[in-house]
Amino acid sequence: MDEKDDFALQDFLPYLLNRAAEESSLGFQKHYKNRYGMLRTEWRVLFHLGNYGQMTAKEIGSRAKIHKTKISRAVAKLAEKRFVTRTRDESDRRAEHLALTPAGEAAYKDLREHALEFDTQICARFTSGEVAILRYMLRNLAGIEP
Amino acid sequence: MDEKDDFALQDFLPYLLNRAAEESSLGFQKHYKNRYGMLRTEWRVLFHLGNYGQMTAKEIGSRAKIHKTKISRAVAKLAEKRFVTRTRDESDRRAEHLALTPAGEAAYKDLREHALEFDTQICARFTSGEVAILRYMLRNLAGIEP
DNA sequence: GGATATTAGTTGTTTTTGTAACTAACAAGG
DNA sequence: CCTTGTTAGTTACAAAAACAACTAATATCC
Repeated sequence: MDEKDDFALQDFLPYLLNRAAEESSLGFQKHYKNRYGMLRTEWRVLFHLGNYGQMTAKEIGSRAKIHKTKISRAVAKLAEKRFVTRTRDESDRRAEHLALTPAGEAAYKDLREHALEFDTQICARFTSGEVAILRYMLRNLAGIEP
Repeated sequence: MDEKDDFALQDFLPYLLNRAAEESSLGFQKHYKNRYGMLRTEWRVLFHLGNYGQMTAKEIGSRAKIHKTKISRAVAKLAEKRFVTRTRDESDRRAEHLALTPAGEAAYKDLREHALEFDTQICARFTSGEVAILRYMLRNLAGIEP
């Protein structure tokens, strides 16, 4: 329709990244959505607590770059589901330490299993060298240290 | 906190992909948002029309994997801004062919320029071989043919 | 040709997100 | 102490997305 320049939409990285992210999310979503009625932010919070152990909402936010209002709501839902407990920090009574309950731990482990399987399935399409490069590049793009 | 298995959240591909996608989107967003008051779906539609030429809403939807209601609303906004025209297909009066107006074309070219620059900037952090692998893998993950 | 099913696109309603303003606790400086 | 500023987290309201139900045109098949 015009002088095509050297621009091709299907090579534009933000576009490609979003398409790939949406596609892969869709695949994994059904695990936490159907089985536990969770939202994306909820499983992220759950995974952070399961993976790194007890921490505060603020900490999760800065690690995962999620806005505090989203975390607040996710934590409320997870607490409602009895997946996390909140305990006030006695030396700074604004903060509260979040931790998984046994039920939360169980859900985490179950989902982690599926995540691992899902990840393995994705990687199977590529060589291990390619996957290593992909992870390295995505971490860089996401602003996560090595 | 527990037997860590061999699972690391920060290596989980759907997570990494989403973080990277969000980060890169944020960077490009300001161009179409601040300068043209567009939403993500709007620039995607604009880009499709600019890049591939006239087509129907249905076609954009299947190419970009965007739901028809999102497209419908994006097209309405773009038409409001006088960036696209809609012309009924005479042989199938349900469908309409969307095309850029000169103003739409101008906006597209302007944004394409910024997109290209933004993309180049991202790629500069990596070797060209790495970038080629990344694009290839993302296309695959996004379900876009080679 | 006429009932039935499909398809292109729109509209309405409910969820989810984004943004801003808020409360409560702490921190500093005077 | 007691103003002023900052921080952790929540709440309220506006914008956007998801999902379902709709209209109108066309296809199908008896």
